[in-house]
Amino acid sequence: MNTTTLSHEIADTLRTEILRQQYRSGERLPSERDLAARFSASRGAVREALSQLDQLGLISIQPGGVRVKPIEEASIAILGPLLSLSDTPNLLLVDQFLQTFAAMSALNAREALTVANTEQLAQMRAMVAAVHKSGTEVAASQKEWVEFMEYLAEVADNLVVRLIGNDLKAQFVNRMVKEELKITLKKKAVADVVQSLNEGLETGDRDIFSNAVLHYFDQLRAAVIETLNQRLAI
Amino acid sequence: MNTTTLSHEIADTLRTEILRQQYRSGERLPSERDLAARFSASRGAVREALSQLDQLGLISIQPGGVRVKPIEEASIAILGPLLSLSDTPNLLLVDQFLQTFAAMSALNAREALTVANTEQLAQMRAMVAAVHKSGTEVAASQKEWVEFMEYLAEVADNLVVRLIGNDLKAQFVNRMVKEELKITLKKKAVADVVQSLNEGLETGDRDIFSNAVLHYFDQLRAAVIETLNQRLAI
DNA sequence: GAATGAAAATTGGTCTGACCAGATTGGTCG
DNA sequence: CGACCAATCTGGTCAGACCAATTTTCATTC
Repeated sequence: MNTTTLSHEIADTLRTEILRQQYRSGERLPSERDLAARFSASRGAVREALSQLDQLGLISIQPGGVRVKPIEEASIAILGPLLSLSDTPNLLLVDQFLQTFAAMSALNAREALTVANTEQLAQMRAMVAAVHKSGTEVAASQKEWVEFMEYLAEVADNLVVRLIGNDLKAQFVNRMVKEELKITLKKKAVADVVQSLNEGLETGDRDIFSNAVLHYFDQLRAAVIETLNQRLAI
Repeated sequence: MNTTTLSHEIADTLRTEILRQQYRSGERLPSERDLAARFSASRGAVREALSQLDQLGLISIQPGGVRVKPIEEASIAILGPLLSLSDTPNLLLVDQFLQTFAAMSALNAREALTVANTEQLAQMRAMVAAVHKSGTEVAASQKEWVEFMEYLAEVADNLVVRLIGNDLKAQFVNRMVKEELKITLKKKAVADVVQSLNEGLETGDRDIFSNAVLHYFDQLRAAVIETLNQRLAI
């Protein structure tokens, strides 16, 4: 997908303006003819751009004019651009992303433990061991944690969660990579998480297993927020 | 939004064909000129339709042809149409929808209990009482449960979860309303859930509170699946 | 001044035909 | 068989035209 087409540029610009609340919900955008003049483009290119925004749930196109819809009706595909509106990421939104990843991962953990066969359980144990060995530096242990979470997703095999996770992750990582954060988790906390994961695996207790995943994300969230806060204090 | 525009009809048709795997991932769709001939439409209308599908993550448009992308890269906006592919809803997908609603609601419950003020806690107690009084027939108690879950969402105020929930709910309800299901939950199970909700509210224990929400959805899922299975057995 | 209805203007919906840039395919040659 | 080139095909975009639906303006009445 070549994102430099004119229609995409127009759509991106209008999306940013809408997310910046330059237009209120219910208000009309400039007409297609005016937008075409503004962007020195054909009406066709503008219409394609508006089709994209319509699919994002940001606008409602009807004869008489294009109207902006309430943000609550938008697709999750606007969350990455929302996070990218400012030079520094919105702390609350970052936290909400991570909370949602946590909930999705906990659901995968719960379901994976429910359906896993003997071989898959053994694989999970091996991955928890690898995660344990990888330490508390997020950058260094990222690979192992990501692999573990992705294996849970694969075993759980929930398409709804997969689509949500893929979409949110792509948007979040795309934005947060620019921050080059150095995150360190507390050694004891990670050890507790790993212990709970192992306990869940041994006892087959889905609550323990999924709560361990939640606690891992609690630690990650706290560390990310703290690091970003230190950035702001500078 | 007038969904009867030609470009939407074309997009809907192509989306269905893609979801039915008439085209494999990586394969090219017919050319815009061929599609225009097939749909007796202008190339402009076809291009608008393809812009919509591109935004859905279903296709990748580039010079040389439009290619189908792997389903895992698609937006959650394809889940409703996926559920609507057959006369009877796919049981697994229905279960996955409900699992995801459960996870989102549990997250809202957890977070709401964390941030709620005195007045909001009192409102939650009143709503749990209303839910208790409304009985075990899902159709009759739906209003109270929905209001309760929406209040949790409002208190938690997680935009990411809100957008996911709104999108999935619209698609799911739009499809399932056609089934006109009669769902009844077990009286004891509902009473247990309500008791746990109250316990969570009194003790401030977020695990108990959110697990109660999960258990409610467990019951709902089991009942929905059972009812749909009885449909299939006929 | 407010309400109503009709006419005019504006807006989206779609078409046709043209041209350009990039990708694909098929043929030829070593 | 592999490399190269030309022809063809495909998407990207444009301008101008016309029709259907909505909004705005204006005139009339109370």
